[in-house]
Amino acid sequence: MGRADTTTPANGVPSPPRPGLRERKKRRTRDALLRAALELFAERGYERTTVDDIAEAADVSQRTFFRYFGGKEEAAFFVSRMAEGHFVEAVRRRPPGEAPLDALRHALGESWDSIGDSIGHLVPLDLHMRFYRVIESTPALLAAHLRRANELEEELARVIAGREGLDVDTDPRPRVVVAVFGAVMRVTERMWSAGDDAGLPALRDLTLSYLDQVEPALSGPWRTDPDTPGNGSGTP
Amino acid sequence: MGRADTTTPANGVPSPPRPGLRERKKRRTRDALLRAALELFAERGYERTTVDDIAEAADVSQRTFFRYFGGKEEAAFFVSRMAEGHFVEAVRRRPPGEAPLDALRHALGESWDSIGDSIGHLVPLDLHMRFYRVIESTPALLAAHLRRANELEEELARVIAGREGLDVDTDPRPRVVVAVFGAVMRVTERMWSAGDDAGLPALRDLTLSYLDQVEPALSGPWRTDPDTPGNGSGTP
DNA sequence: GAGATTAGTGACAGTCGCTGACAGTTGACA
DNA sequence: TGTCAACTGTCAGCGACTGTCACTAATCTC
Repeated sequence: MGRADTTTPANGVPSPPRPGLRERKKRRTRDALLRAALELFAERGYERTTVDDIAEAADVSQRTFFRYFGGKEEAAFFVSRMAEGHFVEAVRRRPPGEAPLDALRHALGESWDSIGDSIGHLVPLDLHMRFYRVIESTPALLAAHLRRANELEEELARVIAGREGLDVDTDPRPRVVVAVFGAVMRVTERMWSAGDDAGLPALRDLTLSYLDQVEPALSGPWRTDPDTPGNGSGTP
Repeated sequence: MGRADTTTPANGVPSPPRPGLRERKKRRTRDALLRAALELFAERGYERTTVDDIAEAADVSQRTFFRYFGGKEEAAFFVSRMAEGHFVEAVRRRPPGEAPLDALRHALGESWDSIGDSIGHLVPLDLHMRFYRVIESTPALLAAHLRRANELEEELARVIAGREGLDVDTDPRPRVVVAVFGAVMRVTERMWSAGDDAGLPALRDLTLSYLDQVEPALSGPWRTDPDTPGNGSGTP
């Protein structure tokens, strides 16, 4: 209760008190489960990895796995969940004057930069990216991913509606813009996962470049448009 | 193999030969299972309906259910699957000169008209619409629905790419347009399922009206735009 | 510091979706 | 009419997930 467990460094900002042994143990177990899960998913695939496998790799019982994660799916998307939280916060911080699509685009650019580090604190970044590619080729994971993306869009639509002073239940436009934004993101993920460069910067660049093409792509005609290269990525 | 089983009416178009007893029995079993499934889903909800319940309601064994449908999910989306097939065909039939988004929009308008009847041949239309609203409120169903929508978009992207003479693997634009189209459809479904009018015409009108708003909604600002009503539907 | 409290865990049993194997039944066709 | 293939039911089993209960260990109380 004294000063002993509230480490306050010189900068004045009080860092959260060092958690007790129990809390640290819990964290270690969760991280071990998370890492074991992602490793197995990336190696053998999602479907061919049983919860028993994960529990055994983390040296706990199956029952314990389910105490940390609601299911296989929750473990699979634990990292993404955190990354999405960062993004939503970035959107909330954008200046109110900005047009919706610009706000989303800029927030994405910002959070991309910090997300790599945040992920690295949980699991090796490389592992996460390897797993991320598995999503696209696993129907059960893709379905879950899309459902989660849908929920995220709903949250974003409410943020956008708030910025613009609109009611999300009567005006469809906030949802439409966010849905268009999300649609481009998903196309990007698909193209990225099919490409050669599985790195995070490649995904980042592809995303931002495709977002720039939304409006041109909607207003055809396409055939007579030679100065827009077909491939929006850096690879010619 | 003679003329006896090829009923050719006066109009000259040969209707398919009347199936044998075995085939008719199969169809009856399948329809009974389908109808029982949708009825139970609409009444008790998807999750609280077991495959055993469905099989029992259709008076067959659980094993038989799985011989007709790959799983609960496949039974749930059997009707939608057929409707989607109609739509894709309508897109393929659109004149080549049309801009992609227009082709999609017009094909949708066309297939909407015939879809009601097609569904009615399988299950009561009212039942289908009641079930369709369950999707939005059932995470497992929503996930499956979104994954299926994603697959449909992939197919449409290839059709569009073919019409425009583009390669879907290097040019992101076909996928982007189709994704935007799909995004609007999903927003519509969401607004429809939250609204009062659960009928098929309401869904149809809402869809077409929202599609008209895609481009205006993308190019803000919104606040200073009094002549575009917030609610795109017919209800003021 | 010893005992009471409580969180975390493992072991076990059970449900539900789904699959493989095997045997019995029934429509199709010679 | 008898053979054959298709269709079906029964049974056994796997994997995801949940409830229960007893046991251990971190934390709290005195």
